[in-house]
Amino acid sequence: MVKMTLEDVAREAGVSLATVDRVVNGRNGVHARTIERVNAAIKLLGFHPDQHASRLARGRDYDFRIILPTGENEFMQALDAEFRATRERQLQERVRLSIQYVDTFDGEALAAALERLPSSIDGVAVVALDHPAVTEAINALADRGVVVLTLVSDVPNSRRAHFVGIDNYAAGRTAASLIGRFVGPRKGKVGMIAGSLALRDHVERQFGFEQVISREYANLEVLPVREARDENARVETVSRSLLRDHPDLVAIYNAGGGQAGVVAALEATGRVSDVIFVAHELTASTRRHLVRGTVDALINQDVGHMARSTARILTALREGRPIVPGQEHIRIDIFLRDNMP
Amino acid sequence: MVKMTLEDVAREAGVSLATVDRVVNGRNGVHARTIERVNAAIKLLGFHPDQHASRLARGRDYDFRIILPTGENEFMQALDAEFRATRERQLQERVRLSIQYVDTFDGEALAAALERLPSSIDGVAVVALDHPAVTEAINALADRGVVVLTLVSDVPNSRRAHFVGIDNYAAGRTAASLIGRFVGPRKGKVGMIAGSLALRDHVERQFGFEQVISREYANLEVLPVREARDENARVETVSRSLLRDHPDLVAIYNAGGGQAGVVAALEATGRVSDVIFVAHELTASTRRHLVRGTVDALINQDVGHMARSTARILTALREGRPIVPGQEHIRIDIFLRDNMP
DNA sequence: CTGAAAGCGCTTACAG
DNA sequence: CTGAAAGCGCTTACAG
Repeated sequence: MVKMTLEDVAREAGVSLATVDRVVNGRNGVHARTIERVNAAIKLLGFHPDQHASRLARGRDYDFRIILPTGENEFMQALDAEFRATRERQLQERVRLSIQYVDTFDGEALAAALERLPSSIDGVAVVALDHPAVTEAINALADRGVVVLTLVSDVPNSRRAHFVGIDNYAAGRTAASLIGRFVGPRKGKVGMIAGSLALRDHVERQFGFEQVISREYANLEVLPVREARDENARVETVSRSLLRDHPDLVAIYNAGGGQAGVVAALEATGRVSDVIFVAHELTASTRRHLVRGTVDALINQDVGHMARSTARILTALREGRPIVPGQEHIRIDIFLRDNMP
Repeated sequence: MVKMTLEDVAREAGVSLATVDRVVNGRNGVHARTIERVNAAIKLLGFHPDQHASRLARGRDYDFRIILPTGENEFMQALDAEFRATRERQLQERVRLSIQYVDTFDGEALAAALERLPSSIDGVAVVALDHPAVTEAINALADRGVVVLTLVSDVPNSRRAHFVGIDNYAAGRTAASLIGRFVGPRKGKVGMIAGSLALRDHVERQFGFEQVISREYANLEVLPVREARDENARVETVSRSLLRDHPDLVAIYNAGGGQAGVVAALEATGRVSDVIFVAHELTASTRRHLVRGTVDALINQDVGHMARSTARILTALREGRPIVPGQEHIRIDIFLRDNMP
């Protein structure tokens, strides 16, 4: 299999290099008949464009913006760190990532940030609140030809090109199955804590969780979900009240952050060993609690994978190339003490 | 941050392009003083070489060989399919993968295949038996400057550059924890089936599995491991005898292939619901059994990830670039019915 | 709607 | 041990 170049295609089709380039990259201003002739030659010769030559010739780097929430959420900080690492590596690939921090919980502020993006931008990935102003801003960008990706929490009704994150509904179901299985035949109550029900991801987790418990584990009863804003102190307060009010509490699922709060409450009340605790996100601290057994299982979305995937998808879509679905699918990782990375 | 080129470095260091290239790529025949001057300029300017230009200029494609086992093992066929898909994509990246099939269980044959590799080859990834002749062949290649990767099953005492696969010891421990948790307080026997104890991966799984069960689940007793060559029929025979001989069998762990054999035995004896079954590898058929509940949990290594990772690692090491550990780590996936991809 | 030419930032012989 | 020049396979203005 000899490698074919644009040159070969041009010769075969009887046109110039520039024209073949136009056809290959779908630029307009080419006669339909010419397009056909070129495509025939491409097919005949089995031509595949050379990525490296193309990126080199283009000269300009791609300019992508990543919008992350302000605040001290441990998960978001881990994601931020991975984006920084990816940014350094992508510099050698002619891709420029710039990271911007916005109060994601404020729909108007987020929409304004999106609207203020320089017109030279090639694409943007955003941790988005599902809010009408945000949807509008995303659609406006998409209409301008900017590639828009949603990160972690989706805005499915917008014209974003892709969502980088897990199926949170399935994550909630997974948590439920783990708890159902680990609790075994015991009867009792299950407490669920979320960060905020304003973000779509936690709502979806709640929905999946309650569905599986109620449908498959008749011995368990899910208590009304409590919001705790991903803050350790609030999570601890909520956990303590759950433990106090329900002597028959057999499990806790914290779908948000602030896992240390649950741990503190479990330890203070001496109920570590009889209450199953399923948490989200592998961090230095959840890892430790998993090893000790305070956390029984962890559900994780790999922040490194998400950052790398975001960069790849932005670039591929910008270049009009297809993405590799299997490579970009963010898994719902289940970690027990034994299979942590 | 302006983008710096070799040209800029050459000017700053007062040498030619060719000399900077020599330093950047560690080619020899450069005076120590010159090397220092060039490195100083690189540091001063914050120069990063342009991957695309370099791959383009090199002209020649990389030529990598993938050696997979002959036979009809479903997992290996899935891996093969992923390598074929990766091969097509890599063509556009100036990387050529060729796939070769060898009887991996025959150490001498495998070693001979490795020795017969054309000298023009840039790297090889091999599903390797841990056998003295194989180790020798791997070391000979490594000494010749060929990048050698082991795939799926490692040969840790060889000079292979990297192992692409999971920590099988941890995978065995994970299976044990899942079974211990899912069985709950019931007392009983646990059957373990392996493909072959000649391959290192299954031995490691066995070791990890037995360790965790014996150390942490006093209510469970692991029966002597049975080999069944990853064949459905053999696996079914073994499973039937386990079920017949042990009315108190509470779980089965099949560390190898042939999962359909376990399913058939469980269904025939009507013990699907009281025997926990943990299996390996997500395939069309294990997926179905997981949904139905015959398989309680699946441990998986992502074949798509392995194929892509292999290509990336071969290329990076061949170019003397560092790999990104987080990206290349093959996870021990745990799949319940709820979090399958 | 189409083409000729310059150039992207490296590597590769070749010469000295 | 070092350098000058050609070339990798595209894209980008510019011209017509």
